[in-house]
Amino acid sequence: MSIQKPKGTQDLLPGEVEKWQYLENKARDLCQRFNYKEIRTPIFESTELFSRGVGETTDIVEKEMYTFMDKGDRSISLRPEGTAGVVRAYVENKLYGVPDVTKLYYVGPMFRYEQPQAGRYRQFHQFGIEAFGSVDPSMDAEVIALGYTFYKEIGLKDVTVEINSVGTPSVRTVYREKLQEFFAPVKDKLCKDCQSRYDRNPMRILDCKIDQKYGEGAPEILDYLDEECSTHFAQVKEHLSAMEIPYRVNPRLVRGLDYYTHTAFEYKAAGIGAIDTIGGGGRYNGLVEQIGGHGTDQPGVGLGLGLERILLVLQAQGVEIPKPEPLDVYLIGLGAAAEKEVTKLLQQLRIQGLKAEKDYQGRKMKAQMKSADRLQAKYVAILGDDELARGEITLKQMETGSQVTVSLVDLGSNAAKTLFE
RNA sequence: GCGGUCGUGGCGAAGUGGUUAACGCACUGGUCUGUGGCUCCAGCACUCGCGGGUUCAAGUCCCGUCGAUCGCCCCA
Repeated sequence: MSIQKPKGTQDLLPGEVEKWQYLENKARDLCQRFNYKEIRTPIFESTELFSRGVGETTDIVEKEMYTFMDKGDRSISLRPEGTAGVVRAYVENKLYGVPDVTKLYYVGPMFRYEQPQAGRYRQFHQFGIEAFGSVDPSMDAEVIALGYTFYKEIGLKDVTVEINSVGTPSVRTVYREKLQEFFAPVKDKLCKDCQSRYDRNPMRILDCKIDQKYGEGAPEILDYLDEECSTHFAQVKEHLSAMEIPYRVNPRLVRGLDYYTHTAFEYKAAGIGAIDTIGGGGRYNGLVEQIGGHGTDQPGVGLGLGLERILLVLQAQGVEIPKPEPLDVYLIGLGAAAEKEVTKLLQQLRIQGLKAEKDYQGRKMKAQMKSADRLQAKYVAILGDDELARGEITLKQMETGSQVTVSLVDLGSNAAKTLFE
């Protein structure tokens, strides 16, 4: 084996890539209906964007980024998630100056240096949206609804939506102390990961699989929300209900990125081994100002969905993805003169919008027929010297096996009519 | 970063230290001198991820390494 692809990456070959195109087309169509516009930002950004945006102490920034110095001594990182770059572009292009909300979407690769496993790659792909300029709870609900609708429309079954409110930074400070108080007596009994979480992020102890028993009866953040937070959360839920989006409140839901405020949510589905999260997001009211500085302050809410994970769950659920259209015509030319005529005809058919192919390996007729069969061609058009002399071509309908001869000129000038009538 | 399992032709998959590396699919050709999907026949790996070691002898044992996979952490 000579050179292999880097660990945790994939080659998407024909046969597989059609599934990706299908998902991407669905995403684009959906975004158009929800009035989200596409944005394409760089795959690499200043490292500082992510440390400032995603959060210095998150796992993503601490140990999962692909960071390197470029030739100009700038610290660069491959984007580990989509929001930071979109926020940067929003600020840099002064989109906060427009009167309406700004609704954006993106589809593209993200990079995290992690140990690969089922549904986890070092280069993976996300479809995400971001909505700036609204604190309205209906905005949160719309974002959640868009993700849910996407799953529905591609045929995913049994997707659950979990939501929570993580409040504001000041709410979290208070709650964090309460949690530490609660866990203090059993701190020594917690697993070693949780002992470090105790100081860094005690909320994470709550969803630890090992220490569940110590988490029983722990204070819940929803009980510590202030007036504004709980009102917002209640209204988000009302809007979700109005849209008939089923959801489950999970007061222990915590996300791995520091920028979330108020609403946080995840989509879950079984089928990828140990992993069940197929997408997530939330509101991030302080993030734009944090990245853009004074005068840029705008609220935001967004989501990111993992395409690899969606594909895995689709496969696990046996959901069929529509296959691309088969070949309309396979052209066979026998003899030098006929082959030249076939080249001409092929171009004419393709220009008319038909999906047409021929042999390029000088193979015998039988081999070409097999090839046409493999390509699932609807018709095979056979041109030999005798047909050529008469200005005709033999058309064989592969499914029925029936043949007719038609005029070369007719096929070349109006193929669709000649073939399908 | 840590642990389990695995790594044989384009794909799937036998091979439990010893002669020419099964088999299935796919592919190519013939059976059918201008016609596919069926049948039958023939062909198709100086070589078993890579490197080193043990042995008279290794795809088979040992070590290392790379990768895949599953899991821990965390997440998409």
